Amino acid sequence: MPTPRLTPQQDRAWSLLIGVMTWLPAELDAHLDRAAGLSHAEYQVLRWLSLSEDREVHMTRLAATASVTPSHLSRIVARLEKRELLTRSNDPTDARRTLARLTAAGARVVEEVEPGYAAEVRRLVFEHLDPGQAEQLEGIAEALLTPLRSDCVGLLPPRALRPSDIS
Amino acid sequence: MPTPRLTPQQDRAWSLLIGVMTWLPAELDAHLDRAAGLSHAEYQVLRWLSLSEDREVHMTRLAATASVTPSHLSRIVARLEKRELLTRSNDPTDARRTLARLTAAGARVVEEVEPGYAAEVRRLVFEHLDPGQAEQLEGIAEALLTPLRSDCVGLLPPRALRPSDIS
DNA sequence: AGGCCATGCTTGCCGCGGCAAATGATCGTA
DNA sequence: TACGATCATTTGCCGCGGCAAGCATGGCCT
Repeated sequence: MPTPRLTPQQDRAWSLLIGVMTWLPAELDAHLDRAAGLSHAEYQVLRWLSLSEDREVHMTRLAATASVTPSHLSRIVARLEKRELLTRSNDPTDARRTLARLTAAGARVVEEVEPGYAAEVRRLVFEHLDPGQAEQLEGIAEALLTPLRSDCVGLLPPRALRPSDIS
Repeated sequence: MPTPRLTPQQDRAWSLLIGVMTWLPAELDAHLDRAAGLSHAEYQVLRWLSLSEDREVHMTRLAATASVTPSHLSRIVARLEKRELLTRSNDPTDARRTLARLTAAGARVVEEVEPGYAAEVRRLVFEHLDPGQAEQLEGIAEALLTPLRSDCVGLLPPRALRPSDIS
């Protein structure tokens, strides 16, 4: 058991981070609900589906990329299937798996929602950070998420080469 | 309408941040539930109460510091009152307000839980960051939270002077 | 083949927490 | 003082999502 308490600096950073983790998702949830009647988690599912080969992924992988638990994903997919934004089918190569596939209507919804969503992320996050901080944020988030969920970090697009990597 | 989409770097940073915002609170919730049968929000309420003058604060201010909505706080305080970890009374200076005050039992719970909680925050967050990143995190979190919730940033202990501020 | 554990997904149960309406108190103004 | 606007808090309603149990199916070993 090394240090017993947080340093004042850590304490302050942590308190601020709690605020961000509480209010930032709430804000995006509200935006997406207004824009398309979707929760943030539902939108993440649609978005990752739309980025996948053939717009089709099996549940486990989709859960990892969209940051939801398997049981949560199951309910999300059930809701979205009812709205005909995606369909479920069996994976022919492994009958245990379920494949989720985006429908044309689902793809349309993603296209319609995406610009406003990106604008919202910019307005709430990147407008307030200079380019250096944006890069720091990437490094910090990766450092925190990797030990927390080693499975999902590897599924993201790899870190791009940037000028600062060369020096 | 400036830039239409996120840059690849922003996109990756944002995806990682979503993961952190999803899984980090979940992990602490689970720890606190195991340790004391408390949710993370409930613990924040107790903790900020314990740091307040006379262990007594009115609801609005408590909601701001503990990062919960007023209605959420109302239910949290009702639960904690039932467990006799705090009491509610009327503010004599303004009858609209409710004062929450930590009981001796509540103070004991905070004392018991705090070291393990701090250890958990260190294990999940600060162990994975070098001192520079911890400081960057403070700056980034403050930059994001201030426009989001201008009211609560000011209630935190002020930013400490550090060597890097002098140079 | 048959037994056994691991894997993938779903579901019952239930508590948490958001929104908006309701209640009660205070303040500003005439 | 009387009245309307605002503030502080609570509550009804209801959907979301966690956990753990359930139910296939696949993989492995003998």
